[in-house]
This record gives sequence, structure tokens and C-alpha cells, in this order.
Amino acid sequence: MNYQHLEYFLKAAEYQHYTRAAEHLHITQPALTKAILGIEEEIGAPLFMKRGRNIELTKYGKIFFDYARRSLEEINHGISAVKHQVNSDLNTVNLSALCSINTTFLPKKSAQFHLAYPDCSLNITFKYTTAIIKDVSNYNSTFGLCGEFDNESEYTSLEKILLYTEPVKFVISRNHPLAHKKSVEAAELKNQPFAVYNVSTNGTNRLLYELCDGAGFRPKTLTAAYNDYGLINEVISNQCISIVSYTFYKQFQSLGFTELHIATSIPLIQKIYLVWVRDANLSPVARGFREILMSK
Amino acid sequence: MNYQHLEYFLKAAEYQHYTRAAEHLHITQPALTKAILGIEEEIGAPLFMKRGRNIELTKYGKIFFDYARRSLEEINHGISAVKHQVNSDLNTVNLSALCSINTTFLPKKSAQFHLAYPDCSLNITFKYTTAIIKDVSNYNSTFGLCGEFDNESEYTSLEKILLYTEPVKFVISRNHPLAHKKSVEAAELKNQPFAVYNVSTNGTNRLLYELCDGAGFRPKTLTAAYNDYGLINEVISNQCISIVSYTFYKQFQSLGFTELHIATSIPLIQKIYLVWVRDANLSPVARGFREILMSK
DNA sequence: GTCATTTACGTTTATCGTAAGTATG
DNA sequence: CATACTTACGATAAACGTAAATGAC
Repeated sequence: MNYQHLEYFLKAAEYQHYTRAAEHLHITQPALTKAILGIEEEIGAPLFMKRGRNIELTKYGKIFFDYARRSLEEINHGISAVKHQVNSDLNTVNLSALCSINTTFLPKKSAQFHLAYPDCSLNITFKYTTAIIKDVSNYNSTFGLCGEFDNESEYTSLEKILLYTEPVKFVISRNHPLAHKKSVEAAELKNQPFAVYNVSTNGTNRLLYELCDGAGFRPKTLTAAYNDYGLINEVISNQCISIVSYTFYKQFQSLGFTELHIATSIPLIQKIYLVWVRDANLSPVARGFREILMSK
Repeated sequence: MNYQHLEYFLKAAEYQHYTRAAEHLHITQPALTKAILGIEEEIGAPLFMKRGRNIELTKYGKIFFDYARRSLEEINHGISAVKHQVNSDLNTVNLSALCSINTTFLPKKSAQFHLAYPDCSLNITFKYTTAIIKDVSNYNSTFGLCGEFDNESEYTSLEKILLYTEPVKFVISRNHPLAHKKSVEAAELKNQPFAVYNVSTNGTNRLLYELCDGAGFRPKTLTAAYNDYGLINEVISNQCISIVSYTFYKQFQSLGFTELHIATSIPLIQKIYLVWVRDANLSPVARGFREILMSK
């Protein structure tokens, strides 16, 4: 069975006349005859009968007609739905990014994008580094904007490029016991609860582990969040310590947290990378967005 | 697009594994790959993406899946519906017959048929000769049992065979002015209203026209009925004259009508024919039923 | 090195058009 | 004899299987 031939059947049923139906289908009349004979063979019943020198539907043809029509309708709707989605995707860039990027960097770039591509959409979801690179790997997002991770042993299909670096800060609730200290040693954090990103050894989590390693302990991670807003919430309501970018810190410090200054030689800096799947063929819009992100 | 290939797609989507899906489909794995690539080309979007050394549905594949499933379901239901109808038709004989045949002849033959074919059905509709031969010509009925008609100039595709003859009677309402006359001349019927079969020059209508022709007038036909019950109804309620078979007359004369004896040399007899389409290929059951009708 | 998908290639099958054949009015 | 469906036949394209290649673990 063949959708083309079903179309032939529907047209033949509509006109009850092979020659005219064949004209409208842009095929020859014998081709139509053979196609119908093929369907008849397959369903085991005649679809048309001769009436004088014309044809008309048999009762089997009448029964079959509605099913055939609905079946064709369904598959055509399916094709339309996919084509529509493809078309919409061609005009949409999906981005998975760190919250901190939305404080200063992304708003500017987003504005540039919308000016350059007024008919296109930019979908942004805010997550943490490990989740972002998963999104990109899974093709859930075309691009990722995230912190440090290792794409030479693990995520080898990903391409990353350093966009900029930004300072990060340890933060605590204003009414936390350590909040009034001018500076604390890393070792003092040994039994403090941390709010970190869910099962991640990338981004700022990596910085925390490095710091604690240097002081000879593993940080006590109390809760896991999915983005910086989640971390801040834990810091304020559950007396946790966490790490956020300087720009994020500045924008939200009124919420009730403050900086915890740590005496350490480790540079409290986060690298921000742009990430994509190396062999993915990007739409023109996606390529344009990448240009915008990489421009000064 | 091709239903076979859609099935392939559904199985591949189900297993998310070409090799296993191909096994279940009894085709080779490269054939499956090519079929999927063909659909992808046609709908303009990838259906599967590689995930490690396996495959999984893309978002387009997921969108397309439900439409494809419903489309296949629909066409399979269509095929089932036709096959079911074919099967049921193989066990059913459709007969279009005169009412008079149901008084003595048909009940016997029907009983014989059901004894011989206990799992088969006999559908009978009661009409008048012209309608019966139309039913048979249109393949609405396999057989017809009707009166005289001309199949040598007009209905040349029909085969007819004389089964028997039966006397017919002119009938009138008991309170009709002519009801008490012992016998009337044909000429006396000139201004009487007749109940006849709808636009028919076959069967008993033919007899009536022949009789009136001989007396030099055209009968005044007041109403048209579709079978003998309709005629009788007109005879009783509208004071019409009509013609029914002797057996019918005997069975229903209690309803309020009586015989009108006409003085004529024309034999008041109707020939009863069995009719079918000459080249129709009859099912075994239909052939068996014909044997029963034609047997003594 | 094994498992899984893709590509290459030759064989078989299906589709379609041209042209001749058959049947109807 | 014109109209309309059917059959015959050859060219083109599609479908499928075998075998080799690529890629992931």
C-alpha cells in the first residue's frame, strides 16, 4: 500500500471517471487503472465497477473511501506538523546558560540579537554548568554559556570557546555567625553547610572542591540547587554558604546575604565558555547569534 | 510515502534500535536504515539521532510518530472493514422479489436454503418487477424474482429463467360500486382509478395496459405503490382497482377487498422469473440458492 | 574486538508512460 | 466511430539483500 495510490483512489472516487481523475493527478489513465487494481488486490475486493463505459464505486469502495481519506489526512497533518516545527526551529535559537550571565553579558547580547534578527526567537533556560553541557550534548539547546568543564576526555563532541572571566564571591546569610568576620581561613569552613549545584564537578563547584582540598577536607554539601537563584535561596533560608558571580552578588545582595571573604591564594574567578556540538549543522540564525556572542 | 515504511518507522521508534527492529520486521538492518532515510527526506526532518551507538527519536520523530500511528491504524481498519464485508457477503444472498412470491413459493425455498446453509443469511426485499431488475442490474441484489420484462433489447446483461406461472386477479374494495357485479367488460373500467406500480411497463402493469389497449383506452392510474401491500392499501382506502396474484388474494382477502371478474380473452396469468446478472461471479452460497430455486 | 549504524553495489520488483486492445453508446 | 477502460511492454526508479566501511564503547 502506498499513499500516492490512495490519493489516486480518492480522486478516482471523486470523479468516478478514470480519464478525468488521471488528468487531474498528472498521470496517464493506464497508470491510474493499474494503481487501483493494485489496491483492489491488496484489500481483496473490487473498489470500482463498470457502469456502461464509466465506472462507479462498489460498496467496498464506499466503505474503504472514508478510511482512506482519514488515513491520508492524518499523515498529511503529520508531515505539516513536522515541517511547521522545522520552520519554527530555523527561526529560533535555544540557549542554556548560567544565571550570572543574565546580569550584564546576556542582556546586551540578547538586544543585539533581536535587532539583527527581528523575526527570530531566543529561548533561554538558566541552569548550572553540568546541566548546560548536557542540554547541549542532547541537542536540547543549540548553545551553552557555562563555567569550566573538561571537554577533552569526557565531552569530546563539544566545542568550547572562552568568552570572558568574572570574579566570584563566597556568600552567606547576613545573620550567619561568620557574617561579621572580616576574613576566614579555608579550614574554618570544614563543618559549614554548603549549597552547591546538583552532582556537578564543573563550574563553581570545581572551585569549591579545589579550595577545600587545599585545606584538607571535603565540603559538607547540604542542599543542591539548579541555578544561582536556588543557591541564594538556600543561603538565606538555610544558613548555607555558596558561591555566586560578582555581578550576581551585586544585583541581588539586597535580598539578605553578604560576602564571606576567604583568605586563599586560589584566584576566585570563573571562566565563562560558549559551548556547542562540534558537528551540529547550525542554522544561519544560530550562526549569527554565535557571532554576536563572540564579538567584543 | 509508503505504509510499509511507516510500519518500519513505528517499530524502529518502539525499539529505538535498528538491528532489533529489523529482526522483528523480517528485513535486514540496512534496508531499515534506507527506509527511514527515505521518510526523513520526504518529511524534511531527521526522525532519529545517534546516541552513542544507538539511536533515539528526535523531536520531529516524536511529533511524527503519533500521526503515523493513527494513519496506519486508520488504513488497517479500512482494510479490515472491507475484508469483513467481503466475508459477510460470501455468506449472504440478497434477493429482490415480488410480494406474491412470499405467499407459497418463497417460504418453502427459504426453509430449504436455511437447512442447506445453516450459517448463511438470506436478505429479501419486496418490490415490483421494474425495481427488482434494477436492483439486480445494480448489483444491489444477487437475484431477482419478478414478472415478465424484456431482457433481449433493454436488460441484455440479465439472464432470466421461467420458474412458474400463477393466476392473477383484479381486486376492488368490497364497498366499491362494481364490487357486486358478477362480471364487467374491460370497457367499463375506462374511468375507474387504478393503483399500479411506479413507472413500470413490466409485470402485472403490462397485463393491465394490454387489457385496456384491447378496449381502446389508457387506464387512469391514480396512485403508485412499490409492492403488493401498497397496492392493496390503495384498493381499500382509495377505492382503486388493482391486480394481485391469486395466492396473495387468498391470503389477504379478509382485509376488505374482493375479486373483480373481468370478461376478457386475455389469460390472467403472470409468469414468474428468476433473474441474475449473466457474468456476475456468484459465490458458492448464491449458486446453491439458485439450485434450490430452480429445483422442483 | 564487538556491537550498531551507514555506505556501496547488484538484483529484483514496482511504477509509469506509450501504444495497442476491447467494450460501450 | 468516438469515448473510456484494460492489457502489453519497455524504460526508469525504488526496495531490498549482501558485503564492506565507519563509528562508538
